[in-house]
Amino acid sequence: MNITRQWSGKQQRAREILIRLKRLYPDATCTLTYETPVQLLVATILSAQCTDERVNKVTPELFRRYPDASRLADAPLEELEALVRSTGFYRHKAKNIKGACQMIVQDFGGNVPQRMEELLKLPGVARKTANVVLAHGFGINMGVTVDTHVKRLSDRLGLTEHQDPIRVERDLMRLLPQPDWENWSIRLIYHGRAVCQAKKPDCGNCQLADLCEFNQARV
DNA sequence: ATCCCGAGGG
DNA sequence: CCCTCTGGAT
Repeated sequence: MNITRQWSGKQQRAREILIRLKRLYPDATCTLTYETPVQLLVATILSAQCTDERVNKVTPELFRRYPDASRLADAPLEELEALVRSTGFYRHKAKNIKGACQMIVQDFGGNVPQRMEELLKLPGVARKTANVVLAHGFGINMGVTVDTHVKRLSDRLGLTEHQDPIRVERDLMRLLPQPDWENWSIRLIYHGRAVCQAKKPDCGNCQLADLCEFNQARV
């Protein structure tokens, strides 16, 4: 059994999957609403364990009252908590938004840093959030965004053996050309929401079924 | 491994 | 009731 040949097979499968996903979701983009990189960062922090649709219900009022990093940094914590409450984890999220914006003002001149290493210093920001901000805010592909959908679908498709999001990301970075890293994530998220849902994957209507280990095992 | 946490679906 | 939603810190 040749390991290299197996890996190469995965690489080809990943590319074919992406071709189909691009055909299926040609206009897939980030579904968070924001005007600036700071607002994208805040919206992405809020999106943890929460639908984008719900995030988009609280951010208009949040950004109307506190439109930039400076205002968010000075906002009363209780106000922020009340505004983001319905997204869940609201104490953590409010504290992290305020803390991240304080650091942006004090250490980065009021602008969201464009380097992975610096983004990871912000409270409440790890690789998933940093990848989203870099890709959609600045057009920089430093990694593959691995959220709950990307992790679940990559696992079901048989493209990673790992559960740790960092290792899943490393596997995907090896399987895909860098310019497609965010194309992969955004379309797996669409497909995860529409077809390959956590509790009821609709394999009968899935355009990827013939390329999917999960479906093959089911049949 | 565990905790944080609300809202919606089944 | 249980599970899930573009996770991160302890």
